[in-house]
Amino acid sequence: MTRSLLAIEPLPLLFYQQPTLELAQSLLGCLLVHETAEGTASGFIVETEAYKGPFDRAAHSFNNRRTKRTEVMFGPPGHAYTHTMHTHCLLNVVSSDIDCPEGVLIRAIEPFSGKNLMKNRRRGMENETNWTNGPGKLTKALGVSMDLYGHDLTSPPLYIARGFTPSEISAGPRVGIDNSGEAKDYPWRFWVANHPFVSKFR
DNA sequence: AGCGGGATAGTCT
DNA sequence: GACTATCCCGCTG
Repeated sequence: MTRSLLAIEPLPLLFYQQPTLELAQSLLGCLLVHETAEGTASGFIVETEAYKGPFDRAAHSFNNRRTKRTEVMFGPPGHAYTHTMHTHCLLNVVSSDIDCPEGVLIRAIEPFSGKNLMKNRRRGMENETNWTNGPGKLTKALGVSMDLYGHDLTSPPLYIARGFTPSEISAGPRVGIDNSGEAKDYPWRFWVANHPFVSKFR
């Protein structure tokens, strides 16, 4: 059985042990899976943003600011950094080494399995692209919340598996970080070129 | 295009 | 304990 593409299983720690900007691109096309009592829902990652804490004014961990919230980013890579933004929960993947607080924000996914569940969680919204084309939307659709803070992404119930290989990757400035000095112009947002589920510019 | 929701963490006094 | 900023969304006009 060599058709590993068909096996949905967590990527190993090794996958997360690459520089943050490379990981942000490697994550594109991967399958994000969340298993809950209600059922399993998953989707392909199509948009990410890199946050390089020590040098990145836009990051919560800028200048190595270490608090209860940012603590998980100082640990090993491959863990979930969840935080709340107004009414929404946002999901980041911790990257880089221990004591190097960097991460990748998952900004959009393309629904793959458990679509009925996602639709219900999104209040029955009809337009499928509106279920997951934004960082706060996809966490709602997958049922991801703050209780997954610090979860190890190489194991259920929340994990990332191999998906498809994007034919082309686009890069550009990040979203929603206007007050971040020169950091707002860094092209650290990555997405699958011409993909309909990429989030909208605001 | 604007604005208000309603949740948390961080920073003050 | 209060005030304020935040890696946002959906509704109104």
